Amino acid sequence: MKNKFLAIYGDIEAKIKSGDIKPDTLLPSEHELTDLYHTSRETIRKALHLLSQNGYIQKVRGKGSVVIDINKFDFPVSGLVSFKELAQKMDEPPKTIVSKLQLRKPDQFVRQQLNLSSKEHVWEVIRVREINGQKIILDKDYLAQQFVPHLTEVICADSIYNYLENELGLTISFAKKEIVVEEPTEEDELLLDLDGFHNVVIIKNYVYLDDASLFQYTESRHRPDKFRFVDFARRIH
Amino acid sequence: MKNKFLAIYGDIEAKIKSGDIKPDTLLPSEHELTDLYHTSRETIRKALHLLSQNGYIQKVRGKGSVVIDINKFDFPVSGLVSFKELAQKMDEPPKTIVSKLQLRKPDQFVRQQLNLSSKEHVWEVIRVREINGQKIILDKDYLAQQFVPHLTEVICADSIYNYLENELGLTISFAKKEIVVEEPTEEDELLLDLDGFHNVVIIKNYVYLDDASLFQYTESRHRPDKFRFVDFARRIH
DNA sequence: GAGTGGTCTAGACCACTAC
DNA sequence: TAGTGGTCTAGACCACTCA
Repeated sequence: MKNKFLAIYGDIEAKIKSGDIKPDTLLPSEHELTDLYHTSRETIRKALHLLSQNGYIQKVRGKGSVVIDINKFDFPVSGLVSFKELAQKMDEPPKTIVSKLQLRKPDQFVRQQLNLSSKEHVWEVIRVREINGQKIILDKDYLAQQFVPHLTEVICADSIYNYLENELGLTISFAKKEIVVEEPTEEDELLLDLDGFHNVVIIKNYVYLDDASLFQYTESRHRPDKFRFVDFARRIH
Repeated sequence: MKNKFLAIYGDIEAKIKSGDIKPDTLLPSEHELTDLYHTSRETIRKALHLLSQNGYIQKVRGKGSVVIDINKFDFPVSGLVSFKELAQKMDEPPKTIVSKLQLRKPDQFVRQQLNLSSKEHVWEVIRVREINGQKIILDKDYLAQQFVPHLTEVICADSIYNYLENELGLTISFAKKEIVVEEPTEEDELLLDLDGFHNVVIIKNYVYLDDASLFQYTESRHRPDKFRFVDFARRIH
């Protein structure tokens, strides 16, 4: 890590995670940390700001920075959670089945979601995620071709994100998410083991790149019993 | 507003919202803004950082700050969303029915959620939310008595948050949220108009005060067709 | 009153983009 | 090469908490 404030953030994060710094105690003061890390106070404050944003500490004016009890929660991987990250917590290795992969003209819905003209093409990828032998998640991805010229079944069976970030050098910056519950479509019934469930949980994702361009729309359709979402919301004053 | 950076944030936010600054264009550079607002660059950067965090702009190194198209989304009230905020967007005035209000000893589950000893008491509040004549949400709140000495039916029928923040002077700082889908309990069936639905969406909220103390646990149980959650996730690099 | 975090400044150097 | 945002510094003053 070349950034000083990130290094300090990582150092303190590790100490909190390992229990080296106990929950409900105070961190050393910003002034002390300034000396400890041989840096300026603003740099310390940047690191503490990050810790606060990610739910590790809560800063209290006039008192100090309180360490929050992290073990009370199954802590989320903040930000986007991909299927791969999810699956790593499972006992059995998960399986991805690529059900459809084609380059096509966007229909009106997708065109609208991605701000495209009708001339531009999109990749449509439909994948089924199987965990412990059960088909539980249906992922429908739409990627603007202008950003992703080629796509193969092998890439889709592994991780599209990996390919985008490591091979194409695209950097995903942020996503806007919407979660709703609907009745299953025929497609859901066909491709998933719905097992008698009458609803699916749909996570709609609008994914942006580093340069603020919107390039992907994703729907992740989950069987309700296997769905779980964790969020950390800081109130705006 | 006495904070300079908040004033600048508000000013730019207003210009974006009103369309005064167009989506997909660049903000003036940090240097120009420094002159415009007669301040230092770090102060400008604080304001821009906030705008970026709240999804208004995306900063691109070497280029500038891109204004994001806000109208593509039904923009969330970032942070906690209370029933009152939700209901303001409905056509018909909603109704709250206080189904239970009592001061009791916490059972093991609540004790654990709120880090309480068995001696301390909690307020248990159960409320049904009715929209357009249909009972759609069941809210179960547990508040530690040490923070909230008194509570009446009138307060609960209005807004508990209002009372806490305006009357008691408590400041809610942040919440950790978990969303799951489960089968309805007998209580759900009894109190809600489930209308044949086989699932309820449960939002579990752990609410913290300004001084990092955990004081409230809330379950908000929604009929699935009326549930909607919007999130804005920034990726951590 | 001593110590804490919150805000603000004026300047420096660096990494990246665009031309 | 000029202009952009990203990092870092050393200092100042303020608002708040706690003994």
